Amino acid sequence: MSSLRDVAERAQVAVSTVSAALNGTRPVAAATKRRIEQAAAELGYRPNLLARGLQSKRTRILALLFPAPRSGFGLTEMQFATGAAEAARELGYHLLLSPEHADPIEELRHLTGLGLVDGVLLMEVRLDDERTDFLTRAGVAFSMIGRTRDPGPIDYADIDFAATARDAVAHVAGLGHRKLAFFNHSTDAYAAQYGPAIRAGEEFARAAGAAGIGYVDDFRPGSAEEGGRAFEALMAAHPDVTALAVMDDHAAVGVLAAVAARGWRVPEDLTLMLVLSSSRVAEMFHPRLTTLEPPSAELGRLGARMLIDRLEGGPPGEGGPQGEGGPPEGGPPEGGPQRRLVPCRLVIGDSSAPPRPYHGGLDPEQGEPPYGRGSPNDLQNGSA
Amino acid sequence: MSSLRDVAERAQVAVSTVSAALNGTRPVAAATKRRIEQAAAELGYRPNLLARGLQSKRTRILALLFPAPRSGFGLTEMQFATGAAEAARELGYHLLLSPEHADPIEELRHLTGLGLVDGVLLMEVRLDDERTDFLTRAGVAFSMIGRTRDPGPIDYADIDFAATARDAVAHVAGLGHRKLAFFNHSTDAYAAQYGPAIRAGEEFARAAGAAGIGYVDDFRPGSAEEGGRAFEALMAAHPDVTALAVMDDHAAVGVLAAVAARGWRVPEDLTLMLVLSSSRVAEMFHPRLTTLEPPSAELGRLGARMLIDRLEGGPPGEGGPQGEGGPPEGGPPEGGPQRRLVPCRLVIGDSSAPPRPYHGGLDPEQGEPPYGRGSPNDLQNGSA
DNA sequence: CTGTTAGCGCGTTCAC
DNA sequence: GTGAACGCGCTAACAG
Repeated sequence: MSSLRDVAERAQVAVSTVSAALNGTRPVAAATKRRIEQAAAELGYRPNLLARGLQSKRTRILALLFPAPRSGFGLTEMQFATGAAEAARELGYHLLLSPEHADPIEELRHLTGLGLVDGVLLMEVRLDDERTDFLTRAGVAFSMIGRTRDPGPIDYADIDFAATARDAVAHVAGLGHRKLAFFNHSTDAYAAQYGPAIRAGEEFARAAGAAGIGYVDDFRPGSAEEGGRAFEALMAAHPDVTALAVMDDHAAVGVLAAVAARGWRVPEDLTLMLVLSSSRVAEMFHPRLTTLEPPSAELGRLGARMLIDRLEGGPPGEGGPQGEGGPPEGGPPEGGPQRRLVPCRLVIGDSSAPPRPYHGGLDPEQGEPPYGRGSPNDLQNGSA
Repeated sequence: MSSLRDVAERAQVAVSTVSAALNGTRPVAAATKRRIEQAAAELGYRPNLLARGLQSKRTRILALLFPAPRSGFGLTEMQFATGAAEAARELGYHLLLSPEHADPIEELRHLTGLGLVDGVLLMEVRLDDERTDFLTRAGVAFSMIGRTRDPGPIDYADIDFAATARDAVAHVAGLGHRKLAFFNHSTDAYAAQYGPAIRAGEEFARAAGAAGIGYVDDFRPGSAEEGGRAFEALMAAHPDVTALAVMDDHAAVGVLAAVAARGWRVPEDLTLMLVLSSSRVAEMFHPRLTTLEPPSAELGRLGARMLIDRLEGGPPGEGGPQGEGGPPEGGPPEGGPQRRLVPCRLVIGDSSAPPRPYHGGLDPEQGEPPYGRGSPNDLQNGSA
């Protein structure tokens, strides 16, 4: 690879002049500049990022901390990565994919100590996330995809759960449903700290309340089997529920099976929708399920962009508070943290329809329930 | 961040001694070494990767070229990335996620010119892939996940399609099926050059022939609708087919619907299996589909490992043949390219069963076909 | 406007 | 065994 010096020799100037000409660091005579640019082009010169980074203390490399794929891991997580990588590239940065495993903190200490990355992008952020403490303490720039319970001054991009829940409720209410059930993720060790599960649960309840429709969220099936059982239990306890929103893909499989088992059909007897599942997943179902598709790639892009903004905005203090332990005082540079909330996209499938007219004492074995009267008129799409 | 010099001062030695002690480059007195190590630990010293890279010409950073998510993109591709990243980490390397977009070659030229990466990992390799030419010509070390038509001296890790097809055929033949159909990916611009589609197609035909069972592969549905139509066409032309292997997830959805539409059931009336789909996807179906799950993470790991092996093996000639155009003469360092083929894992779901005893003139509307006689005896698992 | 010099943090010659 | 000096490729300070 040709270096700056090669270009300098070829253009008959000093190295520093080449550097200046190429970076616009200081004025260079037009003629000289032209010669330099031509020489650089002829040699196919590319600045060496390492040398530049060593000097400038800025590598233009970001690290995305990538958790070990747990169950329920899918397209969404991948799209964080691709979105972030693309945004980074567009802004002249690179994205390092750093797998997390046993000890995230040790991992982080190692990674940030290498001087290789300018900032870190966190995903799968838990409500209480030790990684954020470490990073702020270490004075490392970072942003989050998702957010902790109290993000404080940290930049983040997350799903707008309130808007998402409103859209979902508006959708089913617009179809005429009067009572909605919500199956959240299973309450295992992880989900207990998993932001989306918590926030979606809260916001669905709130949205249903605001819309004045009935609401049930007593079930948390984490598998197909549990999904089926939960649906049966739901019908037993709340036979007037006609619409169901499900967080867990596999649970939805069980629901569909249970619906079929009692001779019912979707959407005639039940409006079923996925929450936070990509439309690619929703299409795997039969019928194609309505879903609230998370804006994963967009969140990845935003996360990267926010981080870069911060990096460019003001070089973070060298080192930052080490072990002092005090919470960072005085807001972040240039007017407060960036907080971006983006709603899911409602993708209407073939599993949404008006509720059947009557349900009360109908014998399930009677088979074919009557078709709804109203034609499935234009479906409302909330705050898109 | 503390540097080598800080450690040197603290340990009362020269920088070069510290370097030597930490890297084992040359003998250092035990006592001195101990002092140095302690000083380093106390300061939390981490070698600066950029400085080291600048000096040693080796960054220990690999780039994974990540194609723009096309349709049909999923878990598999993500697992290449996570697998590669993990393997890299274990071996002391880092993985850069480099999104590809319009002009892959220009992208590559840029990336490799920066001096940031030691080698490149290619995925989604096409039968004729211009990227390989560029890389060999540019003298950049690389390996492939997947492979070109003629890989030549290039290291690669790919699916063992022959073994995979044998396993699939053995599975259905073991159940008693006598005629198998295979639905390949749709023949669009991409798939036409898409290795897995081609190779799977070839090997299934070969395996069926070797096993002496009937075989049909005239259909290439790329969507649910096409899948349904293809299934109907298949049944019309080959009513004696009792087992079906499908490459495209969405097509399988259509098949399932078509099966249900004619009052048939899986697996009683049709054994259905997915080919090259993760079990997570197979579980989304009802019934849970049997699948040949691609060893994606493993391929990612292997790809990274091979690349690193090559990097460590022998430092590639500086620059390599530039524009000379001649094919590289004399095999690669240390005995031939590495070629790793790993078979898919057969994950048996609820869609596999013996064929129904008779099929010929049976009226589909007759409903419930008789159950197969033989119990689904132990399923064969070919060359696992 | 341009050239010279210094130094980023490290590994690697060399003398000692 | 150890230390001092040089250079990787680049940017930044100063001189001219």
